[in-house]
Amino acid sequence: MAETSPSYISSNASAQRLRQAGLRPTRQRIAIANLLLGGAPRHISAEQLRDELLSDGQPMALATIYNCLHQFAEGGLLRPVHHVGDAVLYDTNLSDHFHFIDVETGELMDIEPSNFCLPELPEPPEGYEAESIELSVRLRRKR
Amino acid sequence: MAETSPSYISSNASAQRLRQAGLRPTRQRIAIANLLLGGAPRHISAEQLRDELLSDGQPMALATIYNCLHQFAEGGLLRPVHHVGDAVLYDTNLSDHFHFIDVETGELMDIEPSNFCLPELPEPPEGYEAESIELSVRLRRKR
DNA sequence: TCCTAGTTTAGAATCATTCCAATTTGCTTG
DNA sequence: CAAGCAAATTGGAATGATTCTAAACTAGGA
Repeated sequence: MAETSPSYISSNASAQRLRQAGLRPTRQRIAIANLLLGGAPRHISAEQLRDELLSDGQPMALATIYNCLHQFAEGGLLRPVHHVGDAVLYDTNLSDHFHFIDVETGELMDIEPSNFCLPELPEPPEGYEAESIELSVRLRRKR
Repeated sequence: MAETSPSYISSNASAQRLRQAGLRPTRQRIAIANLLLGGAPRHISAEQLRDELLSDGQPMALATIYNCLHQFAEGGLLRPVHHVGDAVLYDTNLSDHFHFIDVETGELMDIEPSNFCLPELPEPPEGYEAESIELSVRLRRKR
């Protein structure tokens, strides 16, 4: 065979995006990229992702999943959302937007950016620079 | 003695505020109220609070501290701040305001409300009501 | 083909928080 | 004032998300 790389490292879109983000396109990272990038916007936790990878025939160590999620976030492929229950969620929607949170279930819902626009924020304190902004409206079911 | 209640349950300010919030003024809750309410605004975690209570000569079970913090928050005496590292912090500043967060240290800094005012938010989804809003600007040290 | 730095892995470890069942206590009533 | 009960407190065990660790693997260049 003239193959010099494993077959799953094709010149496909996922491998490209990984490389652009400065990440070596490994089997695991490609599997995650395929699952999360370019699909419909969603919010996913490490555990959920593990389940999906499993039923996708790509079982993977949780540590790897955490590593990848961090690296994806670092590389701007995903956006971490804190504020929620215990677990951090990762948002595949990279555009500027904020969230409603159901405090009972921890479920996230996007606030449509067309419905809401943040005014200019004050300067960060001396010596700091802003990395990101998180705004969430905590919701409770009416009764 | 004509005392009908333990001496620490005086008609002091802390006991009053607790009662107003619908909380029985127990020794533990009064100790916490004395430490947190009415002083300078601050952000405190359960662990920090335990340490302070300890050096204040009021050692207390961690479970009690968590219970009290929840009840204080429920009663509007403290404001929980999520978004930060792992631990929830409780803010003694009850006025409308938001936070800068040093993502390295988890340290919170108030955004002066005079410097920033939130526009009206969109309606919550059908069947929900807004409970609170949290906005935080995540900061990183410049270099 | 070989080498090496970068990755992945299973499982142990950590840390904040909650749960539990037993004990204690504030308060109301007799 | 004594008794009783619901509400609180307690230490310790349990949970759950996440990180750490040290060993095994692999992508990609020489």
